[in-house]
Amino acid sequence: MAARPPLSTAIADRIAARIADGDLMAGDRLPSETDLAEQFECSRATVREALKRLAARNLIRTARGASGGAFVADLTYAAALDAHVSTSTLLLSMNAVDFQTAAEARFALERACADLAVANHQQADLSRLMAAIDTLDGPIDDAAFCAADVAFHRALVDAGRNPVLSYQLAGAVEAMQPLMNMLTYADRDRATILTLYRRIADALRDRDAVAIRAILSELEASMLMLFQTGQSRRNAR
Amino acid sequence: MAARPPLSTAIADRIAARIADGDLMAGDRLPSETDLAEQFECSRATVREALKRLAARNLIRTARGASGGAFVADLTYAAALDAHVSTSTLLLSMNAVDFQTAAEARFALERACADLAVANHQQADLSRLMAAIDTLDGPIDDAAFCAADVAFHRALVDAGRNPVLSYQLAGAVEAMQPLMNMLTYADRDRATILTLYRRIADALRDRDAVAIRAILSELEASMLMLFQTGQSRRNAR
DNA sequence: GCGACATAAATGTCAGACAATCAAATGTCA
DNA sequence: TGACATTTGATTGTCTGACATTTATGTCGC
Repeated sequence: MAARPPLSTAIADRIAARIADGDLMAGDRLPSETDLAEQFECSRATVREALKRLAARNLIRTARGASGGAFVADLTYAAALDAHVSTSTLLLSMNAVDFQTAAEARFALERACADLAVANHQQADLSRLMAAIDTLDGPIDDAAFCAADVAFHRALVDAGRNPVLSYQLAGAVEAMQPLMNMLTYADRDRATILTLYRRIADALRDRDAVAIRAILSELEASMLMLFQTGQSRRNAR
Repeated sequence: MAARPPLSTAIADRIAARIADGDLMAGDRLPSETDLAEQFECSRATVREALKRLAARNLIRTARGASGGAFVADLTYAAALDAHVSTSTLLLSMNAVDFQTAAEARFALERACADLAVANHQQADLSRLMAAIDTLDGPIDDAAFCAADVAFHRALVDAGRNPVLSYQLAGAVEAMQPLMNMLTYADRDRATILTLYRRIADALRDRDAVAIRAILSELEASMLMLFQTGQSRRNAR
């Protein structure tokens, strides 16, 4: 026999279903814990455990005090992105995804938004790209280089001006940062990458999607080589 | 002054940090609730609320009985995908993403994996595609049609043979199913879609990535028109 | 009118108890 | 000895009742 699942998870699922169905809308207030306990015929402690599960999933937020209580959360892109990134990061680290697979996925996704970026980008997007390039060109350590690198790629993704695409892609790109952080960049490598980035910015300005895709593929090859030489050096040590 | 955040969230965060840092590895067992309560100098109820939060995030799983307890979860692609899909679905519904934006993102992502699918697909992938097409060709209702539709797209994505890409894309595709479910398919529409799907399968077999991308763009245009005619019919009613 | 204070409602935390579950140790019998 | 039943200990799940903390709101005195 399957072990009976805990009551608290069942309650959490029932409330979550009501939220997903639109039965409870964002901003709505749930009944108080005492009322819910009565409604579900269980103790307040059990209801609380259910509510904590929902809070952890960003489905509700709670406030203390009079006119406090549990409210259906107004899920923002930022909050969802946080959750997506943390889950993805953990997934990649736990399943020991190798660098090549991650890079392959990442650049495939980025090439996907080249068309949209070319079609929809605005001046602000180009400015963000250039700002990231300027940062990368300065005297910064590897961690800062990676962070600016992520900023560059996010700017490129956001240039597509499609929030759904940005959300999905930004999650993927940021989740892979720990893997990218394993790289160390020699001065010559940085110069190579920067050249490619400048060419991407130029191609975007010229609205040349084919070129962007090609440069991204070049970039992927460079990163892969960078990783492999770094690894062989580590092994030889 | 900023209100002091609840103690239980602080404890949850501390444990989560230890997991993320690799301090606690997958499969490791956490101390018992009683021990943790002693360690964090709080009551067992507070520890429990913290653990429930972690469980909701798929970071730990708990088991009752002797040699039970809380274990660091071995996060699987399936579990992460579940979380990704449910968050994304909620995000799209709450933020009232319009059909066009969602479709644009979805097809851009799918076009991204055309190259990989062409390069890496195996016979099993083609079989799955054909099986989905056969299902779609049968006498099924709109909901089943949508489900089979998702199966087709997942098969296409999985043909890239890159688990990271599949995870990201499958999450995006499935999250958009509720939006796609708003469509109703007349017989003629189904025939149009099926024709395009068959062409995609053929192009994959012929390893023609350019063709796949083109057909996907055709498909996007068809879906968009389908949606718009449906909407104008609804408005005229 | 306005600030200080009491009130009420809600979540957050605590303590202790009991129930349910499960694995391993232990006992029993052929 | 070996297979099967039983006990036992550890652990999570749930309940109960209480108190602490936070916050909006009303009330009193001025």
